[in-house]
Amino acid sequence: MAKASDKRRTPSRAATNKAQLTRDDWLDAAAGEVAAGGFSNLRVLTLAKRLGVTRGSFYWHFRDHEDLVVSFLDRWRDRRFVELDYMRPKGENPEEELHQILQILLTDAARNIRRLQVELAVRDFARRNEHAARIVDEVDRARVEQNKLLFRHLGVAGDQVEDLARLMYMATVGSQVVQAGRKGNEAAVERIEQLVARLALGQRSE
Amino acid sequence: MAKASDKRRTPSRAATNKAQLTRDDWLDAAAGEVAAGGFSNLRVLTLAKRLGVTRGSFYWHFRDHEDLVVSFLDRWRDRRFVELDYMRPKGENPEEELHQILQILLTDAARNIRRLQVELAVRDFARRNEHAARIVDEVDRARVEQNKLLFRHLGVAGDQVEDLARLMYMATVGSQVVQAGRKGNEAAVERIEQLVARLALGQRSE
DNA sequence: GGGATTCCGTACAGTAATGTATGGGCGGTA
DNA sequence: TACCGCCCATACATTACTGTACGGAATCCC
Repeated sequence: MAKASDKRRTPSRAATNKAQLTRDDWLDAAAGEVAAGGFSNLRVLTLAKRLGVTRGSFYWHFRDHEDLVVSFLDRWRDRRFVELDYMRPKGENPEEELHQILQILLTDAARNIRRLQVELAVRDFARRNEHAARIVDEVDRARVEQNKLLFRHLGVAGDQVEDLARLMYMATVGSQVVQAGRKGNEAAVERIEQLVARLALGQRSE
Repeated sequence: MAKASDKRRTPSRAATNKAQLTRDDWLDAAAGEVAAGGFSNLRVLTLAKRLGVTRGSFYWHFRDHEDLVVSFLDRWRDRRFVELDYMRPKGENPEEELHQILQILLTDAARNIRRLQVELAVRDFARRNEHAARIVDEVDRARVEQNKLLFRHLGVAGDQVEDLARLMYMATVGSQVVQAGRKGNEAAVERIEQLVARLALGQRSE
């Protein structure tokens, strides 16, 4: 039991013995709110309650609400790029790499609900925010380029690479959008993946 | 010039000689707000200003804010269904019908920005609203069924119809999501359309 | 032409969210 | 140990939005 004189400590944070909050802590909490209700649901008071502090802490770590949003978007973009770099196709086993990419983009999205929800929220926010729009555009382009590289490794005819990569990316994004929140269509997603794989492997130049 | 004694008329609506507002007028105005900023941007005062009235009018036509949202979603679903019924494939010229569907879903979406923005907003809202989720699900299923019917008319092998229809629908949705707000990729969309057409026509059973 | 109904304006209360000013505890540091 | 900077609490002012109560003008209906 704590001593009675403990009331000299900051009372509201008595339960959480976590030392001090960092900027990333706030951004992590923001991810939860964004995933749940989009950027319009990103309120300072809610984050503060979740973190067990008051808004005074927020306005020390961030200049204002917009600062939080911009930082969140920038961090999201950076993470998507290191994620792309991590699974950059090396061309040693292209069929397996295609399977892995489709697995991550489709099947895995069903389990990584949080990540999917955040991406959809960022995408939606990009329709009315210039900064978000530029970031989403960068990520989209990079992903399509990655797909093109993969298809080149697979031996797809040169004039088909661009179209095929875009088609596959659009299909994966569309699948994420449509599937978001639904349940029980993992089997359908699996079949879509196999169809895309057959389509890609059937479009080789040789 | 109007007589000076005209000030006895309701002054705020002096400019607009439009008689009286109907429920659909409010829903039309709501579509603009939803397209611009999503459902979180759907505020009563903004609609009233746009329509040149006060909020008193709104609370006569609608019970509350939720009533507006539900009515908006229901009307959206109804319109999507009559739209589907209008361009239901008859099977007389399936190739042309495929072209038309892809044209409407892809190319035409670039011009019908308003309709596209509303659909994306409804889709985003469906992630946190049960009613919207059910409506979007109904529309998605109906559209995939329509695609299946078209592919059957095209002579696609029976076990490929489901997968192909879903792939095409996901690709169109994904294209709308990615393309929303961008400009200058009509050419890319056109090539995607041709690729889907080739893919579909190449998967016939015969 | 008088009452009832329709449609909208006005005024009020209440809530929620942001931003700012200010102070205070706590740890590092000379 | 006394000071200073980091981190957070508190209090206040402001704005935006919702919902409701009430009244009033216009029109319909007999």
